[in-house]
Amino acid sequence: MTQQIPLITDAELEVMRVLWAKPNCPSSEVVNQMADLMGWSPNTTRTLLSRLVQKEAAGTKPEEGSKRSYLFYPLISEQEYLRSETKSFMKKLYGGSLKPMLANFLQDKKLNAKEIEDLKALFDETGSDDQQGKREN
Amino acid sequence: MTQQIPLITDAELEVMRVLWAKPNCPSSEVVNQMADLMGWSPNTTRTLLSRLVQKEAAGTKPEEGSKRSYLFYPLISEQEYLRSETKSFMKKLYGGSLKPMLANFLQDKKLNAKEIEDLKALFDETGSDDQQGKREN
DNA sequence: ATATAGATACTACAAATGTAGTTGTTCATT
DNA sequence: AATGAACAACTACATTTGTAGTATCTATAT
Repeated sequence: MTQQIPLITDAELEVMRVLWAKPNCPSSEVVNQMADLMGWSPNTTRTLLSRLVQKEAAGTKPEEGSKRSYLFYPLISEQEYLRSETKSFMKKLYGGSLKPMLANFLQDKKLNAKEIEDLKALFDETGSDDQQGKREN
Repeated sequence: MTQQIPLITDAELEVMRVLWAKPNCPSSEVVNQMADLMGWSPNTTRTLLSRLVQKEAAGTKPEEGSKRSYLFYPLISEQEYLRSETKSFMKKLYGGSLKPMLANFLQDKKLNAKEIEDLKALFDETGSDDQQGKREN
């Protein structure tokens, strides 16, 4: 049951980053962060917060013994979000396969020997499905 | 002077794919393709074609000795588009570096030994920038 | 010459998005 | 108790996007 990840817009994503960095964040603090980071007005940030709650990407709970303020927390993890976005991006542009994407990326950005080794190692670490054949979704 | 790649929406992209597959395509043919592939009405396809022309992602020229029909062709190549999109995607979600993206992708999708070798080879083929130490932004 | 099929050119319109403004509520102070 | 600062709730509005509809033009078949 790969839970449905709600679609998060660019502006909303900026807000989610704050919630990921600090789950259970008072809205006032999100407001400040966004003012600093993005130059947004308080209302802009609050609108985005409530849109995130509407689409169930974030949740709220009243702050300890206070009727006037809420804490916001992410309902989807950054991991989940990244996986979902990456998957749909790969599918949309590369039919879901890594190779053409990598080829394209590498054309653009040359890597040095160390970086290459580093990345190659990743493939092994992450474990192939080959002989061991364990996980399958 | 990395030429500005215009932003292409999802629907527009489907049209671009047709133009990439057949540059200098009469609109009637694009209309047919999109009807087949996407179930779009002729007007939908034509609207998207003219939006692509407006944003200079495609160009038109009158068909040989005809005042009533045009040929459409891409003004940006699929390669350019993919590079630009991939770059901005990588930047938006992974700060522009490949490793975290790969790590994420590999978590999701196990590869077998052959695929892994294949991909590793890519890194070498594409040619490293080895001694030159050209670290970018 | 005229009607028509097929093209092109404009117009439309709801939903999503970025970006707030306005109104109502509550806690903290005078 | 009255006031004002914070916060929440609701409203607003231009732009972009998906998805057409309507009006106009033109080459072709009568």
